[in-house]
Amino acid sequence: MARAGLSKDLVVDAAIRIANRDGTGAVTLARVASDLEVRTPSLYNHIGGLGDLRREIALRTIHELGDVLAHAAVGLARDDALRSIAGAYRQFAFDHRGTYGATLAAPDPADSEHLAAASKAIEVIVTVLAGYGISGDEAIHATRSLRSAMHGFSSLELDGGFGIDLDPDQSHEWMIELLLGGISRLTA
Amino acid sequence: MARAGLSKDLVVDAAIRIANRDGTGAVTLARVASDLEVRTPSLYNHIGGLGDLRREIALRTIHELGDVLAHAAVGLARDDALRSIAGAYRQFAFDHRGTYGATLAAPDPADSEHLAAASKAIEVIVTVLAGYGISGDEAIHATRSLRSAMHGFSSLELDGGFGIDLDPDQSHEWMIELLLGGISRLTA
DNA sequence: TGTGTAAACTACTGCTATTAGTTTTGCTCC
DNA sequence: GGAGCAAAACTAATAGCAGTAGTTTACACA
Repeated sequence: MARAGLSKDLVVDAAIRIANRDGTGAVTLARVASDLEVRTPSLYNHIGGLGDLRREIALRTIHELGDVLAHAAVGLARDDALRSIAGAYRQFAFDHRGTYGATLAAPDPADSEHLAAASKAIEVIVTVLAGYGISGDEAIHATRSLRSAMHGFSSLELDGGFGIDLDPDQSHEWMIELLLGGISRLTA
Repeated sequence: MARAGLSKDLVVDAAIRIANRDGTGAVTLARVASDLEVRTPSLYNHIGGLGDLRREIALRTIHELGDVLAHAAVGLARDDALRSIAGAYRQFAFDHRGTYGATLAAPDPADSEHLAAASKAIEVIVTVLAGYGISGDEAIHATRSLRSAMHGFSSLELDGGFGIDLDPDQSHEWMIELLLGGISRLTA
């Protein structure tokens, strides 16, 4: 039997590796177990099941996203900060195509850890908006708007939704400038 | 045996009904067959399998979305047209929560029917942008931007991604005005 | 009325997650 | 160093899924 020396972290590691290499759909307990050279039921010693594994993937990915966005905004303000954040967001989605989607699923309202990680990632944008003098409900509207655009772009890009062969980098820049223009107009 | 009188259309109808009532994940051949009071293998007389059924759902939904968007823009131009289109898009996603996601999956490049339906829906936005004097590559960038924002908003909203309890209607309006402000600035 | 086709069926395979119960491993404590 | 114990692996099984092969039946049409 030669104990495999698994742990929750190692199981989640394997799942994330599979997701980013072969796509979200490839993440099955059978596949994870096979990659770890273990029988499927053995995974249950470390995770609560497929649902639990997915939550764990989401949690890790959201944490990482929050860190990446915070990092991107360091030392920058207003338009520069938002450009950097948007670029980092898109890059993150690209680099984590298999797990990025997990950051979107609504957290269980009772799952405070999940909720906290999610709102920490959002907080970065809210903070930058404060630099424009945008706060309160307006900050929430603006954050939702920016997040929608950033997520929508990455989602469509990763799904191959931009049919025509025109450089998506340029389109992304265009979109960001469009949003920045809108912000500067609304705060004028 | 009492022939059930199925057809491809009836099978797809049932699948769409299930998707919009119980969610995309509830669409299994077993469930569709059960709803139609038939054994699962009988479905193969009318569809090529689960993949084919999904493609068929996507095709129907994209067609419908194209019609809805075109309808929304009738008799309107520029900002008014875009406001109406955005509202219609969001409403469509809301009303078709189970099948909306099917409109996003990249069509098989060899599937000309699918490609045609997708580009017809996009065309509506391109046409409105022409009213601003936006054309060529710029029109593509702008269309991608608007589509990203619209899709992103609906996607996050349907997934319950907007945690805080602040009226999403207002946020949506805010986002649209932000985009319109950006357009007016870029075309000034 | 007879015949052929299309549409239903049964029976089966192989995949998935999950549970129950069993064996083995390796650490801890005497 | 050996005894005991908990954790971690296992085997065996169930139930639900998609899909295939081969069979039967219903129905339209000659």
